[in-house]
Amino acid sequence: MIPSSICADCAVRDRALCASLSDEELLELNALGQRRHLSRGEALFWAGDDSAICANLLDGVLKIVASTSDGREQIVGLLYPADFAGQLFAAQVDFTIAALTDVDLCVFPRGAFEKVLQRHARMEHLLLQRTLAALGEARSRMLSLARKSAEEKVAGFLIDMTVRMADASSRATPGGPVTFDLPLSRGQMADILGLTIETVSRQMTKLRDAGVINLPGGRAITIADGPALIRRAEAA
Amino acid sequence: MIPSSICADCAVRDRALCASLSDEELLELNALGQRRHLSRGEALFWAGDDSAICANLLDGVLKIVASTSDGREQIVGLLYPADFAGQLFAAQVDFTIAALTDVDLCVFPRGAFEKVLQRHARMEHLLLQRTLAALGEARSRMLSLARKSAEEKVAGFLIDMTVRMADASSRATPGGPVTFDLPLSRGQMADILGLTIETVSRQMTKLRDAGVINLPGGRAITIADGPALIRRAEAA
DNA sequence: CGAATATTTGAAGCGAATCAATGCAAGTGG
DNA sequence: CCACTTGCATTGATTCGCTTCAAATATTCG
Repeated sequence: MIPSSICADCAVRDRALCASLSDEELLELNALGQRRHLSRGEALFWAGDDSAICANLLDGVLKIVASTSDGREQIVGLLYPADFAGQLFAAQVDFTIAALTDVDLCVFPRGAFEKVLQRHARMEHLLLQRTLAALGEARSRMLSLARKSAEEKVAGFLIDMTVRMADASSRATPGGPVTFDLPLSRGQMADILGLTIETVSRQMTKLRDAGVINLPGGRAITIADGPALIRRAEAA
Repeated sequence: MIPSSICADCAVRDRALCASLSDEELLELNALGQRRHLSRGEALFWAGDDSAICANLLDGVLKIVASTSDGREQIVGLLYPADFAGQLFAAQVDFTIAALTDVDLCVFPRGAFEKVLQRHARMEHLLLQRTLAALGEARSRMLSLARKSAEEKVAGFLIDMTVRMADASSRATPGGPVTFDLPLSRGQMADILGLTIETVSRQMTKLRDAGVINLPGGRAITIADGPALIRRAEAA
């Protein structure tokens, strides 16, 4: 076998939408997919572009960005490895998708991908479930954005990141202090939380001064008092 | 034929998810569905409840509500006739659904509905498309909630309502002054826009004083200067 | 009509944004 | 190796928009 088999060594073969397909069924997608790399900051496509492509995220983190005509921006979603990117069944895309880190993708022509979906109900079902999950998350974030204080937002975000990092490195020390590197800059955190860089920074400082977290330097953070962090994420 | 055929006279037969089914296929759902009425203010279910039922909305308006543990609330979605309500593939529901007006529903047991869905790919496909649309709308609202000023939010909301009312009554006078009754109280508008009642009221007054709208009394509103309203919905 | 509910209006306070430096680490080139 | 740039983060001072608290109308409905 010639290495036309890009799926064979795919890091997300059994977690992405492809997981719903057998090896034989996968051949079809294999022929369609194109590996592609984006450097930090590059966009996969811009809001308003024709909806020509979609993709599975293999590695890295993508942001989904909504913006006003005068340039204000809001990150409305993040995509992690095995997540699906793109807007199906639409002529144009409504949101910009760009790389927060260097990213590897498996890109498909949208039309062709939709046809594959049509023929594989199990894959469409999986996509439905993921879309429903994304909708629930979006709605939860609407509550945060609209009703929570800066402190609650930042604390909640740190908890989310802690959970995600714990999942990844599964260094399970429940309750105990955990240290990891935040994958996002203050500016990106602000874009997600609907705040400004300065406010995020001030809240981080406040949490440090309160002994809830430590900030050893760089992007590193230590959760010194998880329960206290949770309390602050839900404070009235 | 005995009137077991509740679908026969269904107002949303060809706009709801059911539109994807033939008359014969519909018999199955017909046997499953139960008509139900909710009075203004009543809940279909509460966040945290077991996800036991789902429903097609026949008439009226439902709100989807997210809330914090200390009682702050945010309306994260509205449902109109022919829309689908409920959380599939989940043990518990994450959001409260309640009636903004008196509503009529066609209620199904969730499990049974999912089985029907499984057997009818076209229906599942339609649900996927609707879910994708809802996700897009949720993300747009995230931008509004997080980044837009009170004036932009209120103006944008009034435009949305104008479009929706125009669709319904199709009294197409593009650009010309349009009058209709807002179906929502100031409080409900505030819950949707992430503002307080007072701020909504003040913005309405400001728009009236600027000659953009008229407020003849009660819930009535006249859009006196549509273009100006649009400008204010997008102002920097 | 009159009670209850919704809306408008006013005054004061607060939280986050904005404006403005300063600090800090990493890379670049002389 | 050090001066310099560049990008990111922190901190401070101030402003501004929205909320909060408090009445005073309107409106609806029994």
